[in-house]
Amino acid sequence: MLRQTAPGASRPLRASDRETAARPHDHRALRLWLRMLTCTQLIERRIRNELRLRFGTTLPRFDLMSQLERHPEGLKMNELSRRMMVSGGNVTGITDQLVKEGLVERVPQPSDRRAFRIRLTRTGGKAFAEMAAGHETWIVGLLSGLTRREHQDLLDLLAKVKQHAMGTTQTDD
Amino acid sequence: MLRQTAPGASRPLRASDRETAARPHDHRALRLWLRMLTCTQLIERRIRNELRLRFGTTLPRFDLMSQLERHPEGLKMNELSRRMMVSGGNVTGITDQLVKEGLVERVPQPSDRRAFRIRLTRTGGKAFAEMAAGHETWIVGLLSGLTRREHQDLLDLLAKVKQHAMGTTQTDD
DNA sequence: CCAGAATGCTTTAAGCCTATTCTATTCAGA
DNA sequence: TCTGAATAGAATAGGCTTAAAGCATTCTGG
Repeated sequence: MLRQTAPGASRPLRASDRETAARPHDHRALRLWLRMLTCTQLIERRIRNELRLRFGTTLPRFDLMSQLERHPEGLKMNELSRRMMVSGGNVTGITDQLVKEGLVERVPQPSDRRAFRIRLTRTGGKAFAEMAAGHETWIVGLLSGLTRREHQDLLDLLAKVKQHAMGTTQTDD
Repeated sequence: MLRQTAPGASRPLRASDRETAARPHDHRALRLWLRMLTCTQLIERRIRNELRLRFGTTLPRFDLMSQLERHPEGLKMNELSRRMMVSGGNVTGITDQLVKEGLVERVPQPSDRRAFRIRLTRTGGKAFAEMAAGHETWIVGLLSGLTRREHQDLLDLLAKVKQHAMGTTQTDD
């Protein structure tokens, strides 16, 4: 099922992406946003490709398992939804798949019969450990164009972006 | 059809997002990536919501029209695909919709009967101008937590990320 | 106790997106 | 000229995602 070379992975990315069309008089913020989007998509695309080619999985599946790995006691559906920043219905679908594949289990909650905890199975834990190693390697490689100092600066600047965006998102409607 | 408040827009975003679970020993690059992803999703979600609520459209539709607005002579399908960083089949679908709505037109190319140019119609141009104004306002607002100096620093750092990620994406398979 | 509100999760319908395959056309070389 | 490769775009199948609506359970205040 796995192919050695993926069209998306090897297609050269030239200088005419979304951002390139930005004109000199475009507002600085707009250019910044386009660049953020391009960077994220570039990295995300690569991760999706690798996960698919090497492990036959997808980013959302990996993301869900990643959350569970950090919480061995399990997480409720709505907690997963919030942490993954996706809708509840979406989590239901992804969880269904992982349960079917035996990577994850729904544990009933006697205290609240509407809810249950989602947990990695032993099989799921092992599978995730393998994938996580690859994942981190890819990320480190993709971001290795920056020095340690620049990593920190970028982290700090994005912290400000995040804080401000979170603030305005909930209040300003 | 438009509701005054969207569930997604008003749902408070608390401190337990994807990134929060990152542990101290997680690699710096990994934390940086998670934060990039969170920031982008935060802003993108807001833009999608606004486009839907105020203009009844979607981000990909807006994105396609935005490319055309910058190229009044029109763009071929594969050019749109490359600039938007999405697959060709995807562009076909979005273009079909916009054509049906009269916002965009396919102009045959006598020189190559396989291809044509996609152009904004007059109606499309007017519609886009309205949306673009709102779009820029939202972006400027969302990024207004940073000073002009910080905007520039962030832009520079992301330029390095972009360049490095583009480089490795095509070679390292 | 009990009715109505709130909560946890699922379902549904519709749109986005990709990889892959297909068709029509153009190009390149014998 | 003619044939095979390359290119432009469309069609298809499958997965992700959302908003909205639905179902069951729990909570709350009278």
